[in-house]
Amino acid sequence: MCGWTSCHLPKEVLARACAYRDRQGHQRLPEWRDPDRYCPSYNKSPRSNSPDTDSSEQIIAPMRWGLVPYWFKEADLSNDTIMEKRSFKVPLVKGRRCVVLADGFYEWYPEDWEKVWDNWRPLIAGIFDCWEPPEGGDCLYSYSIITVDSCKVMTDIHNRMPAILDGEETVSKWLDFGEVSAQEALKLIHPTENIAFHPVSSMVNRSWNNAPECLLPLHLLTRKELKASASSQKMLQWLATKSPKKEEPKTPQKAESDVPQWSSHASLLERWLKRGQEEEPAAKRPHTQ
DNA sequence: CCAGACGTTGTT
DNA sequence: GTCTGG
DNA sequence: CCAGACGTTGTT
DNA sequence: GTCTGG
Repeated sequence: MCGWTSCHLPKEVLARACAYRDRQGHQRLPEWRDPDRYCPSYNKSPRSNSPDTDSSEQIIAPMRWGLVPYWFKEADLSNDTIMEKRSFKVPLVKGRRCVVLADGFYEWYPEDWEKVWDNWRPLIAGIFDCWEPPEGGDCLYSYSIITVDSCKVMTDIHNRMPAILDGEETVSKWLDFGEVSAQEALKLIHPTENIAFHPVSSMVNRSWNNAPECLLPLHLLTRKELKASASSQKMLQWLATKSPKKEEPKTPQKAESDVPQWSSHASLLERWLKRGQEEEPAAKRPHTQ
């Protein structure tokens, strides 16, 4: 599966970005469960905690990436081979559908590729489960990202892509396990051409590199005129010494809004970056409506 | 019936 | 090569 | 997904 | 827990 994402927005901004309409059509903010465990990052790998939402009264909760089925016996969760399918079906039937919040996702590819985008969605369909450790203690929530065949524009990069939920209504239906059956919900899952991507630096290969530059298009990163913040400076320095071998595409961020402009995206990123430099080093919201 | 696996990946 | 950590 | 380690040591 | 293979 796609092994890497970014989800960097501050808690409050993220919550606002997840505003939704309830069944009565009222605008609502999701409830944060366990917000202190949310850990924003530009560079999230499997087994990290990401926020997901679930249920028809939407909530946001941190969950472990990599599904641990509720029947799992071992106390040791260290390996990555905790599988799915059978594990996958049961939670699905139980209506344990969630949405994985992400700015986008990273994908590796072997050769040079020059591509441009489309727009992008941060909301990925997921399945979650709840596992109680045999020795007792808190229930562990974990999830798996649903993937689908790649859309056309991505096929040269990878044959699979995350199931991106395209639009507010799709998201609501996916989460509404009360009204929408598993079968119906699965119909919402399909490849979308509605994404944007660009090459990023190999800085993102190292999961401890966590800076906004992870998301940046390579051509912006290498521009000298960018005065970087303290944390960014290190990253750029690192880049200078270890020049990237591979390039990686990435669907960049943006947090809310329905239909981002296809052409404004690069400039949006650029503006956001500059603004971020003048103020706080990381975690600046990219854009508001 | 029990035993054993349980994965949409991974690689160009 | 293979496993673990992130 | 990639990066990095790879260790019951050794010494009566 | 639940499905598949034997």
